Amino acid sequence: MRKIENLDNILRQKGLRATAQRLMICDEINKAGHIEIDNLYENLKKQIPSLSLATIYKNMHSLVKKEIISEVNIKGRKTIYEMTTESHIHYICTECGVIEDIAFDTMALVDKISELSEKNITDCKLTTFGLCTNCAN
Amino acid sequence: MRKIENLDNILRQKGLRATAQRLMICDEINKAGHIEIDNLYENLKKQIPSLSLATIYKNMHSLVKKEIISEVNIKGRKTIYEMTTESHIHYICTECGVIEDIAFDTMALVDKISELSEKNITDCKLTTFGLCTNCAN
DNA sequence: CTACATGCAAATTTTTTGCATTACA
DNA sequence: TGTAATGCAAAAAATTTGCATGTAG
Repeated sequence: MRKIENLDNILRQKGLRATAQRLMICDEINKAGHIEIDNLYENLKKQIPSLSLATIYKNMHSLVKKEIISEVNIKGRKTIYEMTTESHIHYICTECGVIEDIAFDTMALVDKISELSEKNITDCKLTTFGLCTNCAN
Repeated sequence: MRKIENLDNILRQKGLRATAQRLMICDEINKAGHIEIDNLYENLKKQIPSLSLATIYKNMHSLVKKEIISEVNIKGRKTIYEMTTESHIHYICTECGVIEDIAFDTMALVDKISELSEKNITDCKLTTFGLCTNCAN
């Protein structure tokens, strides 16, 4: 939820134009933390009534390709988007479905599994599941 | 790719009927290791020309619910299905996209992350990425 | 027999595409 | 001004649903 510093410049440096729609999309993803396409569209439509769903889809592609945002895929759920940030893993509540980030450097894990499996492993995605504090009550 | 022992019985024990279609679907997923809906349909259509895509979808739901098969979700790819087996993680080649299993017990990892994050974590999904042996050449 | 499963067709939902128009750089 | 981005509408993909018929148990 923190402010995105110089998003205009980041976009331009990566070769994308800083359009109002694109800025708002990034801002909304940043505010939401984790969001799916239809919620994103719904939320932004209020602020930019002319906004097209096609524009959102096109932006998701370009922003993912430039690694400004990232896709999160969870079993049985629609694709979720988040701002690309430093190494973290996801925590999903098995009851309410809320998604939280856990700061975790996966590189040691990558090395360990690379060694024991004798495969070339350079990256990994880790998603954890459990009952969140709210739902535990 | 190993033979499924007593699939008929397993299905019935879980309250599903052992129809020809359902048995073939399981057999095909088992043979393939990892497969997506449309390949599954294509392959089985040769053997059961009357087979309907709707039947596949309906079976995927019932078989997943009974935990006989599992969904695998990978960024930017269609949902993949596999037989439910003991703890393992996935390895995806970043070049050719092939999916391999790595035997790995995630429970120690679950405990470790649960402790350091102070969250209740009971399960996790781990997917690893790298350049497979074939593509490295 | 009877409840569950299948197959078909139609309906939804999700995502992509082409093209004219707009607007950033 | 040139090129990328937007918005719209239409198309394509992916998934779900209702219902008549078939079949496992």
